[in-house]
Amino acid sequence: MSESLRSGDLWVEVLVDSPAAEKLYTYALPADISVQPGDILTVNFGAAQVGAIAIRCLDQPPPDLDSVKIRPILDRVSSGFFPPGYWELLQRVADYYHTSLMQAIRVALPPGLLQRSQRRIRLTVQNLSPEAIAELSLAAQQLLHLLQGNASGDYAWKYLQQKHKQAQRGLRELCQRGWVESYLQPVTTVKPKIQQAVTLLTLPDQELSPRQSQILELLQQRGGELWLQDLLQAAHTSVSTLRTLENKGYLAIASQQRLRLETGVNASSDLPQTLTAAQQKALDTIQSLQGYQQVLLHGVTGSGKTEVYLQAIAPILAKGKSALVLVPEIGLTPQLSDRCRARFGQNVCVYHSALSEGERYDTWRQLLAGDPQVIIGTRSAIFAPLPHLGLIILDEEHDAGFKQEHPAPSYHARTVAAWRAELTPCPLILGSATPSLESWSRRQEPGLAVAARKSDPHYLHLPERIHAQPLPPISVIDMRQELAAGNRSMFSRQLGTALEELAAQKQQGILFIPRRGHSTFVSCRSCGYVADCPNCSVSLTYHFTPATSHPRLRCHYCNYTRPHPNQCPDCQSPYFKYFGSGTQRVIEALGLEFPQLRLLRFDSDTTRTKGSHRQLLDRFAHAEADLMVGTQMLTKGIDLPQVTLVGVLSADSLLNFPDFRAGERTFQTLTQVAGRAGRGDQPGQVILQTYSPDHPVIQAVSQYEFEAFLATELEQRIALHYPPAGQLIVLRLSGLDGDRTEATAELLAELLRVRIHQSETLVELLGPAPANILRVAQHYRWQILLKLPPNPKTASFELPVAELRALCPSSIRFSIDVDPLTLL
DNA sequence: AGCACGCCGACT
DNA sequence: GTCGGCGTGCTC
Repeated sequence: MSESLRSGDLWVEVLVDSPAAEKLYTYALPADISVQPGDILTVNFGAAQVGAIAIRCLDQPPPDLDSVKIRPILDRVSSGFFPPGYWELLQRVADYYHTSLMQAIRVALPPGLLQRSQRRIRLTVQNLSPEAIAELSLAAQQLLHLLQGNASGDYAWKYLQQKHKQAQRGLRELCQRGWVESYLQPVTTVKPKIQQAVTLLTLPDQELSPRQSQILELLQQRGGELWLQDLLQAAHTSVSTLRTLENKGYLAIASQQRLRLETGVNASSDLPQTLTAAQQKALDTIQSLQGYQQVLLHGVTGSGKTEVYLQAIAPILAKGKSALVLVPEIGLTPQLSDRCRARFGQNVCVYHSALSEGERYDTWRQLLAGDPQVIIGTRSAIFAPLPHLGLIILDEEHDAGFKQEHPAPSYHARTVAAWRAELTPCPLILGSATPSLESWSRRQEPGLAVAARKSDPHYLHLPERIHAQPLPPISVIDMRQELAAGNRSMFSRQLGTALEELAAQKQQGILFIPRRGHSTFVSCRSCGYVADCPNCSVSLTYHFTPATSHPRLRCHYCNYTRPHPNQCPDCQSPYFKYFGSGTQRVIEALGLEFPQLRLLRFDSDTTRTKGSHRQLLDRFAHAEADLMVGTQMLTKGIDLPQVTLVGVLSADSLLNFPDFRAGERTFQTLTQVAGRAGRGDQPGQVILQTYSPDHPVIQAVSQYEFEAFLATELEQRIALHYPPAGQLIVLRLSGLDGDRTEATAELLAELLRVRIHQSETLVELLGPAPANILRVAQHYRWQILLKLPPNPKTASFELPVAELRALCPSSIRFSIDVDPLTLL
């Protein structure tokens, strides 16, 4: 036996990116690759190539493993970019939310970093006779037709599967005839984008023609370096002209890496504003923080929280550190990223799921560089691998968008942010006009600071708007009285008057509808039949788009659609119509009653495409419309100074939502939307329509009684052991077979009852119960609710996750939601 | 996720 | 008797 030619480890234990494989696998290390823990690798796993993460290096293979099974590592994708504490953060996420480390890694890393090989299908024959095709099954014919529609006859298998339910059957048939073949395309890593760049070397002189001098001068004006394609366009010249200049030694043309970063519009520069006394006090407190501390910045709408954030970030950047700003939905806050860029220049990155794979990859690389920068992102940005993190800000911390639903881990960015700030360590600012009950109840009262726990947030209040603007008065309109007075319109007389004045006085308004689509449901007024989805137990929604000319019904859960029948399918009555008032219906009614108003629709249907939020907001800002009509999206962080009127049509559907947080949500939503009014020079007003004007939530909103409202809400939560007084965990099961899903749920519940009994804790088990909407996309859903009251004993209760999973057959999906935001 | 293996029903 | 359906288990 010859001695090994190199010292060190020859085997690596890795975590493989495969759904079922959660244990470590051992791979051999080829001589030309070196690996350290944390590196991202590519390995063969079964038939496929998949991504893997090196966990541990070994100097000898595990004795219980047959050495012939060991395969070599194929490639090292990237090395050494996890900041200290990063693995501990991911491990905490995995532990707290009861998922595997691999699943935590999957949500943290950008998709594409852990690449997997792709199964593709390729057509291998041409000119098939129609007779031969006719012999095939329908499934095979459809598949063949799809493949023939593409010039190369080559598709990803996943794409074909989603295109045709029967693709599997068709594929087998075509493979047997040898007409198609299926192959594995190896891992293709995202590559840096390379482009030609032109650099100015020498200034023009007498030797050159006027045209050549002109080009060099242009290049000099633009900073001496430009991308080739940009220069060609700007100078209206050709590559050959530039080559001549290159040969004469005036400029250089070379390939350079171009980072695909979302840069946005180049805003004019923005200078720090003078702070109000309350803002200054808040900023002073934030700047006095050392290490890990939390701050709850409670600033009413229009109180200038953003300015406090920006001035808190500035010294962090000056110290050479980075700041992370999390927002609930990136599309809703173009103003924030514009303002950050205007204040801090180019070192502002935007990171969210709507970026393309290339953009994400490049943004990720930019983060790793470690230069001081500001990262604005949605919840997953809390995992951005910043080496020198100095501050984390969660804006609109009450927003439900910070909670991930799917896939597991179902984490809350606020919870993870607290861990990240603790591990880094650095301060964490939670900002909101309507703080969550969770954060508000943990706040340190100034007088109690000594007794408080270190992790509890300092409470900083900005009770007034900047420039001494008043909060807009809120008028509550009783819609029952409107009806009694003979007003059958969906607009009260007071709202009608306000809308008429709006156009007359050239002001702008917002009309908020707490719903989506044309209406809630379609029903027959003769027999009561309700059109609902054949897949999900949920009523269909009426949609009318001029493009399709005929109205359609749509399921908002599984997207099933059908044409709207003219008569009731059950009793043939012609009185088969929609109820309620969705955005479209309101727009129609507005058009009839207030034809002079120019309208803009702002909801999930009109803001679906990339950049459409910004476009709509820009059009509104340029006074292309008088009234913006829309849903939930209108409530979030948009700052439109010219808005004087905010109208809310029926607050009731929010109030009556079946959830223990409905009151808190309604308060937050209504307060936020009211806050859109009167942010400029002109005073605002809010008109709130409801059928239950005496409801405590409506009363609290109309009087801006935040503290009193939350205190009452907290009492109720304590009485019922709902968060923040106690913890909730929901176990969710779903499967195609309803009986089997129910039986499995019973089985899990039984195991849990035994374990709870054995643990002698006060954990309460509710259910199993069918989910409120039992069937979604043909899957039956059941859930088990665990309530852990605030008691030292319940904290010791451990969920027997492995046993629960073992009881679940593979045909039933099982997920655990720790701290669920909704119990639907 | 794929893919192999293995056990039941419908057909030559 | 075989073919082919898909339910269960493994991948260093």
